Amino acid sequence: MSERYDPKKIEERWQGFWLDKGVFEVKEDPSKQKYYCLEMFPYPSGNIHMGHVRNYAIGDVIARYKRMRGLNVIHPIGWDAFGLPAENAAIEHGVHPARWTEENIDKMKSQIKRLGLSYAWGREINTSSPDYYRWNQWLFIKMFERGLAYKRKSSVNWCPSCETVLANEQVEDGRCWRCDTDVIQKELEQWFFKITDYAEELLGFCDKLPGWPERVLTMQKNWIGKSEGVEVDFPVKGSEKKLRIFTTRQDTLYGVTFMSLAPEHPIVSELVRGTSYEKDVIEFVEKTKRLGSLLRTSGEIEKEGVFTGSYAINPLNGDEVPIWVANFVLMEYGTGAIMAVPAHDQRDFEFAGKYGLPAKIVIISADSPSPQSSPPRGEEIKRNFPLPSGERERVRGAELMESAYEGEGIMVDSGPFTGLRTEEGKDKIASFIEKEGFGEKKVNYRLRDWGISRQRYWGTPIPVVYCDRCGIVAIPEKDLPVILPVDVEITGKGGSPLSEVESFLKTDCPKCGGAARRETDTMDTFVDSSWYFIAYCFKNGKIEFNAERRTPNEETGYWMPVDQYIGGIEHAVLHLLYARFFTKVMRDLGLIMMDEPFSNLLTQGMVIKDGAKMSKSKGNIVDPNYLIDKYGADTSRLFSLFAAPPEKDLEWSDQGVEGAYRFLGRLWALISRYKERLKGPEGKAGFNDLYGQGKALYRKTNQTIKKVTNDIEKDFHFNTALASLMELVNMMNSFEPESNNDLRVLKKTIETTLILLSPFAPHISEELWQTIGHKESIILVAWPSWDEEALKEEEVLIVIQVSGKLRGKIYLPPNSDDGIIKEAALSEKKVAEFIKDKEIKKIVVVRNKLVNIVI
RNA sequence: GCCCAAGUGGCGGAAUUGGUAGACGCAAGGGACUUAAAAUCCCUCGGAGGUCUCCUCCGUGCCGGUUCGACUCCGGCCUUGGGCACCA
Repeated sequence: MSERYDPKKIEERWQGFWLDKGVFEVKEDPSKQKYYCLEMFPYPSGNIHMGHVRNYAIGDVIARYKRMRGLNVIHPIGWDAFGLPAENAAIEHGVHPARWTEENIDKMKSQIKRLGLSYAWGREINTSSPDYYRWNQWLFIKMFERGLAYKRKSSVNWCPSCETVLANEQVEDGRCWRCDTDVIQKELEQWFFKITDYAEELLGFCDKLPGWPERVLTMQKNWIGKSEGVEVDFPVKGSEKKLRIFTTRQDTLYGVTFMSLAPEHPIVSELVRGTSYEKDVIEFVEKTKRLGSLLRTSGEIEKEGVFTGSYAINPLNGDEVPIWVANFVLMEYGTGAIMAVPAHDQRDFEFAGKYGLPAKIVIISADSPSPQSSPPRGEEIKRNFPLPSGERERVRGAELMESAYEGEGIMVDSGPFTGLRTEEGKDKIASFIEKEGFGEKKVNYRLRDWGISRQRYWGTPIPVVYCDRCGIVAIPEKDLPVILPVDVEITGKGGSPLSEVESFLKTDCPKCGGAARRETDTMDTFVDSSWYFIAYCFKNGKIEFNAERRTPNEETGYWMPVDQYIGGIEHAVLHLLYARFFTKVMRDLGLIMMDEPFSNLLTQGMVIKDGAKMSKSKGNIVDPNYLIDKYGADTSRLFSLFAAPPEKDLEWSDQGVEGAYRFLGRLWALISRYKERLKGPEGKAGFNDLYGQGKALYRKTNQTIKKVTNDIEKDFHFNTALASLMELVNMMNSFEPESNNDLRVLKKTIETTLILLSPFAPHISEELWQTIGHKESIILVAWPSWDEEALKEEEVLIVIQVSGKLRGKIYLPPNSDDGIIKEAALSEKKVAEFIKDKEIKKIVVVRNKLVNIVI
């Protein structure tokens, strides 16, 4: 052992040791409780960044800790290897995506291995390998057979310069992220997964995931966006046609003063055909379409519309109301048509104001002066809205309103429903509509089906062919995988690269044997990451699903679900929602048993430097490789864990890293100093044989065990766990053993420190563990438990307050009687001075804590 | 606009159920060792004031409330960060 701590001399050696012994490889063992610890797998960009270090350090502490608690821990890693960057590298540097990816994986793997993480490398997966993506294809076919994968026309982001589809994330301020060209909307045939079939279950289970952060669940709930209401048919005047609308405010049906249609609504052209309105309406529709859905849904453009010349009839009261086309109505949501209630919907209010359309008040606030028994009408309503009139006076009938009243209240001017509270009115009107056949109750979701088609090369080929005779035909299971051809020219232009590959494109129809062509789109890479955690469960990475068997595989049955999942908050919705969806689909296919993939979720904060997220473009990157070179893996891990609790953002600090390094150096020096003397005394020192500083150190050791254990168990607050270990090391540093018993306690404390530290800084812990004479690896040592008896202090500090202000401190034996405490407090010198000549009103005693003398 | 977090020293952050605010670390200042520096070790370290080893007052974004006692609970604001955003 060298005098000075030099991580270079030890870390590689221990990494090799763990690898050779295969200590992190696991197999299922029904006699042992399992623990599945998983960090979100990386995209092989070529270099790890501090976010990875933090993520993996957190996961590794948990995995190593649980292993020492005797659990059968599976802690796998792999590569999210398909994706656009590989294709961009091909475009820019002419390197094949497969080669680029492979080289990056090699590079990143060696970087990750330098961190000394406890991965079961034997289970490593690579989503770009045919062994993996064949199961993407297999799952796709199973979903296709069940109608969960389907094809339809859909509007996509299209860059006219790059001639390719862009994902929403790749559109920045309406422009292509690569060439700055304005992105347009284009109708394309796309494959979709029917995630909406699972909307209700995905939403419902949000309340059954206690191990998930509340804000992630809230984000998912908002994303799913359930809303309950009714669909109502409004007959079109002078025609057989009916206009179906969706509303959640059926209680305002008596306040409808016009209708608004989405420009894309098919009835628009029917209504205006051959009328004098046709030209204006078509022009407006075209103009709106050109805006693109991104801009239209941004809320930034002004509400505009045009009258169609037609009228609809309100089925409840027979009112005839004009039908307009409005740019803010979306075809994708509800029915693409809405009833407009300017008095109670702000958007309608603004629209009505602009075009001079009337409003009708049908809800008044329950706080307004009118009693429920005789609801107000006409002029009286206006009196109850004594708002100053302003620029909105063109909204006839609501001249005194500044804005729509969207709140709850009492229904007025609503025929037989007048006088009801809104909640009750909603129910009654919904039932009435169903009874009269005007429409039906309806639940709508904001969640859309998941479009998975990508006009790109580096992804899983969608396993279908198009046959002129048979139509869309899925590839039979036995012919999987559909291999992604290697010989492809990638230009970044002209849509799907695969459509240029003749040998891939041309095939025979599996059904009729005739000529057919293959689908040339590939799958969204989110498909790959939607079930990879299940793939890890298979021995030697040999994935095997069997839908005929209908009984889940033994391995997945043992390991799933993931007990602890750790990753960035940026995946709060997409990846985590898709993974939940896939789990449910796979359950329904009989492949696995559980409803949810991740029992507990930890969303770690970002790594920040100089007030901003570390990123290449900001130039505030800290390279983990440099850090490991300079300080070693243990210091890098330690700082990531010590600087902040995992869920919070971590502010980078070069000096903070120095601090972590110094701590390990002090521990090293301490053990180096005592190494020889610790070999002397054998046997254990019992708590009762101890006194003075030896006893104090023994107590502190036990307190530290408790603190570290609880901090890990409760909420993974490693920063405070490490702080308490630092305190213990500080105490040892000022400890001066005077007896063999003292030395025995010191040895015990050193051992405990190393065991407690080993999940955080495994290399130095192994090394020092060996230095003090242990033969077996520290990994195999059981996590210590604390001696409850030893925790107790001989004296407890009792704080004395006079009227809530701290005035003195006394030490008393624990659990002293209130009377004794009072007496001691009152006679304390300083306290006595404060209360002298004053009348004591009350004395509050909190046992073992404090006395408050109120004067 | 709506929803959700979070505001504590010069900085990162501590503070079980309301009970000593500032653990631990960093930075800073002083000292030791050294020819010198680095490294290491020791001391001080929220602010103001005083009769300065000790004591007083103020202090956890702001204003109020509950309580013997509030960083912690309640009400109302302000600021920052994140998510959603014409979803009918």
